[in-house]
Amino acid sequence: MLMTPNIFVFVPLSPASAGDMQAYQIRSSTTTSSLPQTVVMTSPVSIASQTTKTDDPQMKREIRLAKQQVKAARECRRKKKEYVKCLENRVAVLENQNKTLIGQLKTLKDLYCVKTG
DNA sequence: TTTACACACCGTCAAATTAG
DNA sequence: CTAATTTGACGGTGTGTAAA
Repeated sequence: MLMTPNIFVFVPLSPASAGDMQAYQIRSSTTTSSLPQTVVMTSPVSIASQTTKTDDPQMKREIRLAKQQVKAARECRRKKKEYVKCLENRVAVLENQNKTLIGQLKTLKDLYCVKTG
Protein backbone atom coordinates (compact mmCIF):
# COMPACT_ATOMS: atom_id res chain seq x y z
CA MET A 1 0.00 0.00 0.00
CA LEU A 2 2.60 2.51 -0.98
CA MET A 3 0.26 4.46 -3.15
CA THR A 4 -1.89 7.42 -2.38
CA PRO A 5 -4.59 7.30 0.19
CA ASN A 6 -7.91 6.17 -1.05
CA ILE A 7 -9.55 9.54 -0.64
CA PHE A 8 -8.70 11.25 -3.85
CA VAL A 9 -11.38 12.58 -6.07
CA PHE A 10 -9.99 15.03 -8.55
CA VAL A 11 -12.21 17.97 -9.09
CA PRO A 12 -10.85 20.01 -11.98
CA LEU A 13 -10.51 23.63 -10.97
CA SER A 14 -10.41 26.59 -13.27
CA PRO A 15 -7.75 25.97 -15.88
CA ALA A 16 -4.33 27.60 -15.69
CA SER A 17 -4.64 28.44 -12.04
CA ALA A 18 -1.17 27.01 -11.47
CA GLY A 19 0.88 27.92 -14.45
CA ASP A 20 -0.25 26.20 -17.58
CA MET A 21 -1.22 23.05 -15.85
CA GLN A 22 -4.63 21.72 -15.07
CA ALA A 23 -5.18 22.09 -11.38
CA TYR A 24 -7.11 19.61 -9.37
CA GLN A 25 -8.68 19.78 -6.01
CA ILE A 26 -8.40 16.67 -3.94
CA ARG A 27 -11.54 15.89 -2.05
CA SER A 28 -12.65 13.00 0.02
CA SER A 29 -14.74 10.77 -2.13
CA THR A 30 -18.29 11.86 -1.69
CA THR A 31 -21.23 10.02 -3.15
CA THR A 32 -20.56 9.35 -6.76
CA SER A 33 -23.94 9.28 -8.36
CA SER A 34 -24.35 5.62 -9.11
CA LEU A 35 -26.43 5.46 -12.18
CA PRO A 36 -28.24 2.15 -12.23
CA GLN A 37 -26.74 -0.18 -14.75
CA THR A 38 -29.56 -1.43 -16.91
CA VAL A 39 -27.42 -3.48 -19.19
CA VAL A 40 -28.33 -7.12 -18.81
CA MET A 41 -26.72 -9.69 -21.02
CA THR A 42 -29.78 -11.24 -22.53
CA SER A 43 -28.43 -13.96 -24.68
CA PRO A 44 -31.13 -15.70 -26.69
CA VAL A 45 -29.27 -18.97 -26.40
CA SER A 46 -31.43 -20.72 -23.90
CA ILE A 47 -34.62 -19.85 -22.15
CA ALA A 48 -33.57 -21.83 -19.11
CA SER A 49 -30.51 -19.73 -18.38
CA GLN A 50 -32.49 -16.60 -18.99
CA THR A 51 -35.19 -17.52 -16.53
CA THR A 52 -32.67 -18.47 -13.89
CA LYS A 53 -30.95 -15.16 -14.41
CA THR A 54 -34.06 -13.14 -14.01
CA ASP A 55 -35.81 -15.22 -11.40
CA ASP A 56 -33.13 -16.13 -8.93
CA PRO A 57 -32.55 -13.03 -6.81
CA GLN A 58 -29.31 -14.38 -5.42
CA MET A 59 -28.01 -15.02 -8.92
CA LYS A 60 -29.18 -11.61 -9.98
CA ARG A 61 -27.35 -9.98 -7.12
CA GLU A 62 -24.12 -11.85 -7.77
CA ILE A 63 -24.16 -10.92 -11.43
CA ARG A 64 -24.86 -7.31 -10.57
CA LEU A 65 -22.06 -7.17 -8.02
CA ALA A 66 -19.59 -8.78 -10.40
CA LYS A 67 -20.42 -6.25 -13.09
CA GLN A 68 -20.11 -3.42 -10.62
CA GLN A 69 -16.76 -4.73 -9.51
CA VAL A 70 -15.39 -4.82 -13.04
CA LYS A 71 -16.69 -1.33 -13.63
CA ALA A 72 -15.24 -0.11 -10.35
CA ALA A 73 -11.83 -1.51 -11.16
CA ARG A 74 -11.83 0.26 -14.51
CA GLU A 75 -12.82 3.53 -12.89
CA CYS A 76 -10.21 3.12 -10.21
CA ARG A 77 -7.49 2.62 -12.80
CA ARG A 78 -8.68 5.61 -14.76
CA LYS A 79 -8.58 7.81 -11.67
CA LYS A 80 -5.14 6.58 -10.75
CA LYS A 81 -3.80 7.31 -14.21
CA GLU A 82 -5.25 10.78 -14.04
CA TYR A 83 -3.70 11.28 -10.64
CA VAL A 84 -0.28 10.22 -11.88
CA LYS A 85 -0.62 12.46 -14.92
CA CYS A 86 -1.51 15.34 -12.63
CA LEU A 87 1.57 14.70 -10.51
CA GLU A 88 3.77 14.53 -13.59
CA ASN A 89 2.40 17.83 -14.80
CA ARG A 90 3.12 19.37 -11.43
CA VAL A 91 6.67 18.08 -11.53
CA ALA A 92 7.16 19.67 -14.93
CA VAL A 93 5.78 22.99 -13.75
CA LEU A 94 7.93 23.02 -10.63
CA GLU A 95 11.03 22.11 -12.59
CA ASN A 96 10.44 25.03 -14.89
CA GLN A 97 9.85 27.36 -11.97
CA ASN A 98 13.04 26.12 -10.38
CA LYS A 99 14.98 26.76 -13.55
CA THR A 100 13.60 30.27 -13.79
CA LEU A 101 14.40 31.05 -10.19
CA ILE A 102 17.96 29.77 -10.53
CA GLY A 103 18.40 32.02 -13.54
CA GLN A 104 17.05 35.01 -11.65
CA LEU A 105 19.32 34.30 -8.73
CA LYS A 106 22.32 34.17 -11.02
CA THR A 107 21.37 37.48 -12.60
CA LEU A 108 21.04 39.15 -9.24
CA LYS A 109 24.32 37.71 -8.04
CA ASP A 110 26.10 39.00 -11.13
CA LEU A 111 24.56 42.41 -10.65
CA TYR A 112 25.69 42.47 -7.06
CA CYS A 113 29.24 41.52 -8.03
CA VAL A 114 29.41 44.28 -10.62
CA LYS A 115 28.25 46.88 -8.11
CA THR A 116 30.53 45.81 -5.27
CA GLY A 117 33.46 44.41 -7.17
C1' DT B 1 11.73 -15.43 -38.32
C1' DT B 2 11.89 -16.55 -33.55
C1' DT B 3 12.81 -15.57 -28.81
C1' DA B 4 13.04 -12.82 -24.72
C1' DC B 5 11.88 -8.98 -22.43
C1' DA B 6 9.31 -4.74 -21.03
C1' DC B 7 5.14 -2.54 -20.81
C1' DA B 8 0.17 -1.58 -20.67
C1' DC B 9 -4.21 -3.23 -19.77
C1' DC B 10 -7.57 -6.34 -17.93
C1' DG B 11 -10.44 -9.26 -14.60
C1' DT B 12 -10.37 -11.11 -10.15
C1' DC B 13 -9.66 -11.46 -5.21
C1' DA B 14 -9.23 -9.68 -0.70
C1' DA B 15 -8.84 -6.13 2.60
C1' DA B 16 -9.92 -1.56 3.96
C1' DT B 17 -13.05 2.02 3.91
C1' DT B 18 -17.52 4.27 3.44
C1' DA B 19 -22.61 4.62 3.28
C1' DG B 20 -27.01 3.71 5.08
C1' DC C 1 -24.39 -3.77 12.07
C1' DT C 2 -24.47 -5.12 6.82
C1' DA C 3 -23.94 -3.87 2.07
C1' DA C 4 -21.54 -1.38 -1.21
C1' DT C 5 -17.47 0.80 -2.87
C1' DT C 6 -12.55 1.53 -3.42
C1' DT C 7 -8.06 0.05 -4.23
C1' DG C 8 -3.62 -2.73 -3.92
C1' DA C 9 -1.89 -7.09 -5.45
C1' DC C 10 -1.76 -10.80 -8.51
C1' DG C 11 -1.74 -13.49 -12.69
C1' DG C 12 -3.04 -13.62 -17.56
C1' DT C 13 -2.99 -11.60 -22.26
C1' DG C 14 -1.68 -8.68 -26.24
C1' DT C 15 1.76 -5.65 -28.34
C1' DG C 16 6.12 -3.47 -29.54
C1' DT C 17 11.12 -3.95 -29.81
C1' DA C 18 15.80 -5.51 -29.76
C1' DA C 19 18.91 -9.43 -30.09
C1' DA C 20 19.99 -14.02 -31.90
